[in-house]
Amino acid sequence: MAAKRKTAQTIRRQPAADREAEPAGDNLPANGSNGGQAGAIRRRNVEKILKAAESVFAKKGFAGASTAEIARKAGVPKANLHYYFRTKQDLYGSVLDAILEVWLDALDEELVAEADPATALGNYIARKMAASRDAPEPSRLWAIEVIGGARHVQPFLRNRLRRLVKEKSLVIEGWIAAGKMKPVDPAHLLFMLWAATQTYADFAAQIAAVLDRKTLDDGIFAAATQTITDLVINGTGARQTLRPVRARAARKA
Amino acid sequence: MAAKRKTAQTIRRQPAADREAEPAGDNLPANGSNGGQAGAIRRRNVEKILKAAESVFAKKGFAGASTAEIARKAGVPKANLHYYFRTKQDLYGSVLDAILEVWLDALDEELVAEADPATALGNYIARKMAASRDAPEPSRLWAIEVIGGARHVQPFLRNRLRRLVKEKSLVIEGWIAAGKMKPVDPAHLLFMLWAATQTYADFAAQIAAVLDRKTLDDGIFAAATQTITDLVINGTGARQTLRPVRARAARKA
DNA sequence: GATTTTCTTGACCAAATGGTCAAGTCGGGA
DNA sequence: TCCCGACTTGACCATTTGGTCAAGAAAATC
Repeated sequence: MAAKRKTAQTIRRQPAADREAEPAGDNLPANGSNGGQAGAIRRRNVEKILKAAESVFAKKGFAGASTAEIARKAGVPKANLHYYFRTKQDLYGSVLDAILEVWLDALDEELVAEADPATALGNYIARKMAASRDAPEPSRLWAIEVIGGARHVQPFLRNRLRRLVKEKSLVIEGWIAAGKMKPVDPAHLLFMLWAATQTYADFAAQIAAVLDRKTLDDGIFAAATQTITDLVINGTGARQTLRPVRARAARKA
Repeated sequence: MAAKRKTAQTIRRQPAADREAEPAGDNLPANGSNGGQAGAIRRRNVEKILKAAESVFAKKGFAGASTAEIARKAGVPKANLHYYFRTKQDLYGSVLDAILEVWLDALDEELVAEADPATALGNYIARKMAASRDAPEPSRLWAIEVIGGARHVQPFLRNRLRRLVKEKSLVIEGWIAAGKMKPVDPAHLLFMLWAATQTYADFAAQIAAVLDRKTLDDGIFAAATQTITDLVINGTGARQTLRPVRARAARKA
């Protein structure tokens, strides 16, 4: 699932915190000059390594992850990993870059002024919940990075994300002004939506333990989506169009 | 203000994952036999170390934290740290134990059957938000631990927390049955409350960056609390008693 | 004041870490 | 066939890691 990942490569990356804004244009390969398109082998290996890195970083954080473990998980010798990504920082940065892009999409595409709030919010929640179910690891890595101080993604937060939140706040305020929903603070509404949906990725272990499951199955995700949607729709008074809300029972199971 | 931390000491702790249930009675000092009460020096130093450890673990996670950094932050030589806590695991376990107790209190005390839902939910949200403001670090450590798979707190989750959630679900179902609020899945409602409130501790860096602040000030916390409360009260239809909801404006600021 | 116990700490150690390197293998174009 | 650049990898290295130790300084106990 997830999304098409851009053909990430390596770059001579500064401490990353310093980089300005836009999450890096296309990167340069670690060796050779090959500025153009990468060979098939390269692409395949980079992919393998990024995937493994995402998983390990998501579990241990930057400091806790070891390149050896990532290499092992990717099925390549450690030296090979360092052939594609000069440093651990580079690798971490590349993994984050791949995530950041995806992060914005759902928000950007669903919360548009033309839609009515109930539909837009419902679809957005559904999409974020699907992401928590199908690709929890990026969410976890994101969380670990932000909890740790967001040093590496500060520019992204301060620029693209801030801009997008402003933009979407206007959309929501438009809905409010049009009487389509009750007044709410748009930014805090967004924070709540992110929190409520991403918790099913980030805190999956806790939720599963409390609900006495080994993993979070589809039923739980359905119930959760329903609960959140109901609460937000009712809470914001965002009834408007039809949108056939299937009255799924949503018992605790 | 946080909570009274129990006079934590050290213990010859197994991998911690294996320990059963209840988060350890009182622990044994690392050296000597002193099973009884600890000397003042010991208590003071243990306190200093635990505090430093909480902060470092909360930023880097277990694997990423180094005992040297913790010792430096606590202002003691590393060897002294290891005098009080034999291993890093011990230290981590002790820090977690101190947090777990506090975790349950708010939930347990606010969501009682006698209260009416609007008051209870409002107070609970307020309390959790205050915790996110005044003591964000425990929340962050908790998050990192759970994201990493919750290996060390699995017993706590499976026993005490699960039990408490069941108990509180009954309270909420009671309210629903009494027509005091709309039907919701109680467990998922709780997950949402935790997510929405703790996000202001865990994701403070992101929220601050998006809102163009250096830190989250009281105004932001007030607006956030208001937004969440409104949403939950309206969303669950938990109007009942008076509860003079001061109609604070809650603009984005 | 003597003795025993608790505490303090610099020096030390084996293991793990991020990263390098040089000597290769491979595959495709001339 | 030869060549050349892309890829592979075991061996290696300096640094950091968690943890120990022994010898001494302070407290507590008598």
